[in-house]
Amino acid sequence: MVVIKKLTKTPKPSKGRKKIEIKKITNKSSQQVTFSKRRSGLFKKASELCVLCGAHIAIIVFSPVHKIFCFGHPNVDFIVDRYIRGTSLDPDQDGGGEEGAIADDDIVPALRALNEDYDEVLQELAREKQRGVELKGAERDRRAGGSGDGFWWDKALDNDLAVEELEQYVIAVEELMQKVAMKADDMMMRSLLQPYGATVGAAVNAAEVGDADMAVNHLLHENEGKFNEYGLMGGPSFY
Amino acid sequence: MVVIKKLTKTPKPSKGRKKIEIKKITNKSSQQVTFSKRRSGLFKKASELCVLCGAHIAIIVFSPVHKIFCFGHPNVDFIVDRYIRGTSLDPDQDGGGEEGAIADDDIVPALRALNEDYDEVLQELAREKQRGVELKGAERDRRAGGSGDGFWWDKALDNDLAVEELEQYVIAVEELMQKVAMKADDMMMRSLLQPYGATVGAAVNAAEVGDADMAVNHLLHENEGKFNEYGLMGGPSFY
DNA sequence: ATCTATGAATAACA
DNA sequence: TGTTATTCATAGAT
Repeated sequence: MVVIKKLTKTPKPSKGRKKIEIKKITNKSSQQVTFSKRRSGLFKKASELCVLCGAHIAIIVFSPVHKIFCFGHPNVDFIVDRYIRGTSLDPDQDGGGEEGAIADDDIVPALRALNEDYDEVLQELAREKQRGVELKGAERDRRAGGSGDGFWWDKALDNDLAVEELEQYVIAVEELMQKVAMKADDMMMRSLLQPYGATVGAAVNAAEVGDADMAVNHLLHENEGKFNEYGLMGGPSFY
Repeated sequence: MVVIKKLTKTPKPSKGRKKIEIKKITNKSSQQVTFSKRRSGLFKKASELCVLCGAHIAIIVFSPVHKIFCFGHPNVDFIVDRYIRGTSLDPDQDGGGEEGAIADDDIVPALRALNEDYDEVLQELAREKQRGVELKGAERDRRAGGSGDGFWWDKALDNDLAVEELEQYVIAVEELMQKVAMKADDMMMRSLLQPYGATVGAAVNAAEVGDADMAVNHLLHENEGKFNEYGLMGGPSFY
């Protein structure tokens, strides 16, 4: 008995990927799909680059419908500020001392330390998670307590911290970063504007305050799986 | 005759890629290599996302040794400015009219038109190039000429423009964008700073002027092959 | 920098 | 969204 099967229709050209030309996708809906997938891919790649090489990256994406998506490690705004400062012509930044030195000028090295620390914790955490340790929904009892000698976030991390502790640590650090960023930002803005005439008296550090809820996304979303364990990203927000 | 070959050494485990763990690479030199390769990959992905979906993307990367690398379509600074404006709390941007309206306020829609036009030309050009048309080193005779009625960059492109013409068109558009950006930037900065107190009198648009040479990279480098046909990117510059 | 085998990302379907 | 067949990116070696 000879059975002829599937004479009808396509012989089975296959499912699976096909090569596509890199040109604007006209079909709106498939464009949307592609955008989502590729944006995810892009952010994941960025995240990996951050972890592997200790790079600092900010990505700002405006979707075809003008929604904004961001990725940043350690934080979009730091990178952007650095970019802006770097972009300025002035070669000696931070070089020339200002007369009326701002009191808490030592916040900068502190920030640097924090950032490096933060990096390590995040990596540690990612590794732990990957090792299959299951984390239940983290209820945040944050703010363990500030001990007396030395900043608590400066102490070396015990290698065998429980993952839950790590997670809380990260949350705490994030909060701290928020606060520090708020302060640091004023200084950054100040230094950005300084070389070019008008020295604005006060209240210039506005752009930062608004994205508090964007910042919270960091490492907290349980959906989206893959790469939210690293980098700071926000979904569509304004516009 | 039985020939036994390659009993020695590894049976040949292979060349080719191996799975790696996503953790900080300690070996500095291989970290550098990985950084280069992956940064390229990242920018290429971004570029494709721009073309496929008409997205606007800015990427700022600080290498482990603090060199800066940028990608931007249509231009890092536009995206960053938009991000900063969007990040601000103020929901109605551009909504409330300012009293002393700046004279050339219509530069904004013009800019938008330019951008869209620019997008298309770039895509067209990329497509042409991919089709195997060889372009010799472009000597730029730029500045074809400004005709009388309607802006020249507003006219629809003839479908059969020669590739060389396209290339020149792109160069011209880039120059124009530079100029327009210079003007627009002042306004952007102004609107950025406006809602938060001190209205700086003048000379605030500094950060932009400096990266003129970074902007020139766009589509002009013949080396680097892949993706410099799209997006605005610069190598390490300052720091 | 160049070359491959392999690991990953993803276009087309469901 | 989730699945699968493919193309694409890239780790390791040259």
